[in-house]
Amino acid sequence: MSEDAVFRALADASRRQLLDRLHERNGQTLGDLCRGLDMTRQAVAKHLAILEEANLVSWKRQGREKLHFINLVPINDIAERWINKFDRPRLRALSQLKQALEESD
Amino acid sequence: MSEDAVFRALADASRRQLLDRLHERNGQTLGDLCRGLDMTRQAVAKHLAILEEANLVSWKRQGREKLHFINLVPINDIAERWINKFDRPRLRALSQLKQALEESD
DNA sequence: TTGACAGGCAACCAATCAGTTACATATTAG
DNA sequence: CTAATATGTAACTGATTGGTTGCCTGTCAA
Repeated sequence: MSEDAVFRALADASRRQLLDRLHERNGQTLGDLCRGLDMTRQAVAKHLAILEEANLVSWKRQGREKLHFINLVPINDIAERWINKFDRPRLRALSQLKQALEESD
Repeated sequence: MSEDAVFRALADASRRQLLDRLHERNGQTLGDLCRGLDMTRQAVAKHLAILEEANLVSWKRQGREKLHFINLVPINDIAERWINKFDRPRLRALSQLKQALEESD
């Protein structure tokens, strides 16, 4: 929930990857999320717990399975409240210019 | 430079505070940045080194002083390349709606 | 030239972290 | 009911982290 928890949760590449995978396909089980990751199930569960702590992931029990869902609100909060603090307009203009240049290729 | 270095640099509240202070007033010396922080000069220097590593801060020697400057590019990169990945349009619309509602108070 | 000031460097320490192994519990399929 | 499956819990470990203290170097002012 706290800004600090979100930043800290995002600091780990494995956790960002988990968010990526949930964004790709929401509602995955712990088992699903383990697949292809070079890590034990318990390690993945710990990462998910940290993401839950930061309110970036929520879950729903379904029988013996636990379905995980990404929550985009904290990410957006940081985008709106923190990044915008740092002179965003000028940089957004730069970025749009860059995009325009790329599109004109 | 790497996305990972940026996320990890931003994970610490003291470092985010240092960025805040540099954004408020750019070109501060190590001594300036220490003022008011409950930390030794060496600790602050370490934080600044991590911010430099992530390319979030650069510096210029001036006599015996070291002037520090914030670099907004990596923050903007994350905003553009990473946050936008997560369904930004819908959330931006929500945020603007919220802002409109707040302004109508 | 000498002392004070600004910063650099390195060793050390406690706490946190990312990951493991081992075992326990709960649910579903047969 | 029982075995397999899905997840939970907990103790432990090595590495990293955030911070310290102590000392060294470089620069400026009197």
